[in-house]
Amino acid sequence: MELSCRTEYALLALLELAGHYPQQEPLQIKQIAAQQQIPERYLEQLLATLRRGGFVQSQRGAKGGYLLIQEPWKITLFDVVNCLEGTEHQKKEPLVETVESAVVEEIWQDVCGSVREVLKRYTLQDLSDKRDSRRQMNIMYYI
Amino acid sequence: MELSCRTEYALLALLELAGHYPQQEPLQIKQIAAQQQIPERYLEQLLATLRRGGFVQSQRGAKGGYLLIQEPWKITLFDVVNCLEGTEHQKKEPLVETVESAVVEEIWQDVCGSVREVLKRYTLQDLSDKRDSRRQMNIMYYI
DNA sequence: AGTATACCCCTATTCCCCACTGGGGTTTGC
DNA sequence: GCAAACCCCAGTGGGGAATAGGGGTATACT
Repeated sequence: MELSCRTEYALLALLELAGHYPQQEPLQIKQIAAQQQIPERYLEQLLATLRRGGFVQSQRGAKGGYLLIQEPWKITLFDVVNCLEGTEHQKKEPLVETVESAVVEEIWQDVCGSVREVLKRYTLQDLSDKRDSRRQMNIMYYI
Repeated sequence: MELSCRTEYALLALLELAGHYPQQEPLQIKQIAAQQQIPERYLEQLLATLRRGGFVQSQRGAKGGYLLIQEPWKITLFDVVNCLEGTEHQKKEPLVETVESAVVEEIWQDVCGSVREVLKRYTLQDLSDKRDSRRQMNIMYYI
């Protein structure tokens, strides 16, 4: 498990979509990328992953784009991380396989469980709220 | 923060040393490496890090080797991880620096704090005990 | 004193994965 | 029909982790 750049990007994209929820018109990759400053072609792949994960729906062709199809307050951070960091492109066999390492493995599970707990506590909605308040704070700084 | 191969190796080496605690004679890299199946030259570097971290003491020259200089029940997993994954060879600036990403940053701190909590709960002694009981279980399986 | 042993330090080399790019296809609205 | 926009798959490159190597230094033992 890791919180890498892909997850960061995906969260930003989801936040952008959540800002328009519920949507009538789909949002395009190009717009999301520009708004959140994410490389376009890279974001394309991440959105494909999010689509397969059931978070967004795509609409092809002209005037197409992406729609958020889950309620922002029901999407936890854990869901997103799990979708992006799990399977599909993950081949790394992290640790050596010895009898002794099984001990560390057990504790590693404990750690992972704890992380999952924390991540499950935050929803996309929470993030969206925090972003807004943070922005106000930034404005206050500048005044 | 990550639990990578270096940490795994270091923990195995410390466990090996803890198995002989308190030591009269130092343990040599070659022996630890053979016992725990760790590349010798790599382990050498990790032990140097552990030495600088104050976990072990080295004795140079013939009949030299390493001595554990902290009590196994006082060394927490957090201490070890912190020693190996922190500073000294860590240049990665993980995430992009935008206003929005600060939000994720905050939650990331929350996650890290939680992980630290868990890691602080385990000492080298705990690991050593677990390993022993695990071995007994393995024997039971084979009978 | 000399020699073998074993740590010490610094520097390649190898390998792999993440972040990112590119090309060519297919679907859809106008 | 044509342009907009998603889709899929295959590549590139930069960096870091794991590892190997060379040459140095300290120490025990004879």
